[in-house]
Amino acid sequence: MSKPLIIQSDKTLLLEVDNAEFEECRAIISRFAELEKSPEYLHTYRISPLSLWNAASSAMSADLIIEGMEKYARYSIPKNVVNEIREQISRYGKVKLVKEESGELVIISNEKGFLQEIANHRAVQPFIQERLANDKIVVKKEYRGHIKQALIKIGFPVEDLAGYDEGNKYGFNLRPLTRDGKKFGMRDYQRASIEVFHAGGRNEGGSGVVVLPCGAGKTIVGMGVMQIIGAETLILVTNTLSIRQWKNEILDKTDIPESDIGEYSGETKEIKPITIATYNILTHRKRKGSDFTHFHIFSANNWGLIVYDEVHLLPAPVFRMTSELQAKRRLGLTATLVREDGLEEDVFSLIGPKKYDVPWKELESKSWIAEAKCVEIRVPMDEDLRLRYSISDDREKFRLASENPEKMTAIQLILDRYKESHILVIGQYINQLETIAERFKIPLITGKTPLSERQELYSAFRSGSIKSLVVSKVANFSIDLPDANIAVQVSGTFGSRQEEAQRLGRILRPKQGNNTATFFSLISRDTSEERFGQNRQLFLTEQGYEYEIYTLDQFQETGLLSEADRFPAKAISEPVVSGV
DNA sequence: TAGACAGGAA
DNA sequence: TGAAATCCTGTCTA
Repeated sequence: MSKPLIIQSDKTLLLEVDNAEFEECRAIISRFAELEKSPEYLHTYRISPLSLWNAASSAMSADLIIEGMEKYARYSIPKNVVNEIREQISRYGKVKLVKEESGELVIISNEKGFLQEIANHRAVQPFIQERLANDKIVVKKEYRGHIKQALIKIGFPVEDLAGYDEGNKYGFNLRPLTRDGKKFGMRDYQRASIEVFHAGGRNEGGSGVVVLPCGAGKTIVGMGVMQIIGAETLILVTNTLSIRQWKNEILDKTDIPESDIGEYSGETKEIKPITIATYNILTHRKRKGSDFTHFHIFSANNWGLIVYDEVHLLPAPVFRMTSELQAKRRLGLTATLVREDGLEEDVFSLIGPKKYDVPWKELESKSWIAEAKCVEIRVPMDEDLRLRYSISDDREKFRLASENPEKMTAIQLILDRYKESHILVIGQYINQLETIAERFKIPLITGKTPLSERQELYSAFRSGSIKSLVVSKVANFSIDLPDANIAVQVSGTFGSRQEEAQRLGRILRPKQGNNTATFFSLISRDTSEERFGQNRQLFLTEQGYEYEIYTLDQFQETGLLSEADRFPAKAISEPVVSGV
């Protein structure tokens, strides 16, 4: 068998899927390269300066990377790629931002040439106070964030060792038992990520991003870091349900009294030693263009730590605020570093570099999260629809493809074959979902469904008296959405991988007994939807899932269907972790 | 003073 | 590229 990896001089890596060494090879290269395309046979990864710096900061050396590539490479590695890897990895840590005893903020480096280049670069000059002799550049203190952003843009990933404010002390302990008496212990990877984040002590351990899949217990990592730092903490989350969830988790697993946890949202505005706020409220202004109404939350307490939950969803204004907060310790939590709009550089420079990640498959093998299989079904369009499709503009095309009535056939097939399972049908268009709900007599939940009715349906689904539910985008955010072992996505948005992550996360919570979940996505054949399907596939493949593609006919015949017995509805039980 | 709802934002 | 959902604020009602 030949080797699975082809390394090209344009810094792309081609990885052969049908190769015995595929899995091991992917486990290594996914740590320093970004997955770019993932069709059936050949996956494309790209090495970028940023992907290399992230690798460097999560303790990968150039030797390790090159050894890893050599082990799986079919042909010899192009010289320029080796050079690029050595060059970029060595750059990380070569330029440092430190605080002098006098309190001045300076850029230092052993490489005189680097300093020369930096000092002469126009992008950096506005932030420079003065150039002292040859070996340091004094930076204006208030621009600590800006200078880091500017430096990364010109290719110098500066290591920030200027230290942090300690903040007001706030100590607490993690409980050995949760409130309902279950034993609570931290898992290896959770403990490891906390240690890595904190490593280095006063000046070093204090900012960075921990990458963990949904359901792997990111809140627990957050609490662990809070405990080890022992200071008043501001936690920023995406929505109000997350606020409640963080609060519950903290009450459940620490001895922090409820009176010390504040919620800062539209409803309640409390500032306590531990305060949880939404991104939304931070970005709120009275009028367009006026000041941010709630910016004072950052100075309301002397915070010693700021936790950014779902850091890949940070709105741009929060980045701007964060650039002013470089003296605060910062922990970013996310399931994926990918951002569609190229702000990943800002995550690196303003929140911090990637400190720790665990491949999903590794968690899966230890049953921390459910084993999941992804199946894409290509549904044909009838002639009439095909004709309408061909004469529509791009916008309408996508909509027509999404709402292809033939998808009903596939849904019918899945419902019939997996009738013993808990099935969620997820879609983007309310009309389409209404049709499905009516046709198959399945209850429907949308944004308009009153909370009480939602909860009733959820609990009926959980208890098993309802086997299937149709849900709209609420599924992306609603935290009390019950587990299912089958999810069927009938239509999706324009290829956002984040959304994919959320949706899959819904069914990925570990279940006792049968620890398997299947995620179907229905795509109209030979349409623009396929392209978006590929994009969504990218994220899943990046995390190591198998992605199988069938036409509707093939699917009808495949052995997949005989597995119906593998999904007994009763086997669903409480998730082992209640992470986000 | 709580809750319901409309309207705007991103 | 578009549609749907959320969050926040302000106003009205009881």
